[in-house]
Amino acid sequence: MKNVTVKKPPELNLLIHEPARLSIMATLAEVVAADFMFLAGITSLTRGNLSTHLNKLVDAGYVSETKEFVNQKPRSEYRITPEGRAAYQQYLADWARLTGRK
Amino acid sequence: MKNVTVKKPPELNLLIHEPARLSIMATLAEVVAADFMFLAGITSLTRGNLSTHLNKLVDAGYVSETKEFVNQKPRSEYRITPEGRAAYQQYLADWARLTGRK
DNA sequence: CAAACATGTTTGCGATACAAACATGATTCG
DNA sequence: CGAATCATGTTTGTATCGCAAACATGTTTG
Repeated sequence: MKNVTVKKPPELNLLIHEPARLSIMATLAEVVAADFMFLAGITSLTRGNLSTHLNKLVDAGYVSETKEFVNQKPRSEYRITPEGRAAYQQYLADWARLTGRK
Repeated sequence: MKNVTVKKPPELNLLIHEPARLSIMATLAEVVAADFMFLAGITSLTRGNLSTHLNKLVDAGYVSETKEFVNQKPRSEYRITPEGRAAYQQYLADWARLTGRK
């Protein structure tokens, strides 16, 4: 079998490319941690959609989640994982290449 | 009625954000014109999907299309329109802002 | 004239994002 | 005390959309 090198354009990681999640990842890449309501404010997402998008990122291993109670109220905190950061940076590079902004 | 200024994050133009179309727009932004098959090669899209995506961009007024016959064969040529270029540059700016790459 | 080539278009389906409804517990009000 | 409100998320229903595959149309070739 020949090793044919097909020059394919880098595909964008769709999990990150989606605007809502891109916004989340961009935020988490810049802070140590963020809680749910903070992210809701930053991203302008409804709680419902923020919840779903966050869960997808958690499932993918890009974001870690810790739930605790503060003042008897639930509080979820999110952080980007090393894999998440790597995937995010790869995405940035792929996007730049795709748009010619090498 | 009060003029409340809500600081909303810039929404990404989804027509352009979609990877296939982003690839098309990035290409058309750099060349004078491109025909169908050239774009198919550049973007690695199937002809079917390239056709649909191009038509969406044409419908939006971002791309212009001219069809002619060359050597008895159909040949479609595409160019970015001024509105298309403006929308593309706006998209680039919004994306940069969203990802913190101001 | 049948088969293959060239250039696109149309269609059917599976995935997904979003808004709206729901859940749960604490706090406040009448 | 019982009802309403707040705080923090989760679940669901629907409508859209991207993709692969099938189709269309005409040309060249054997």
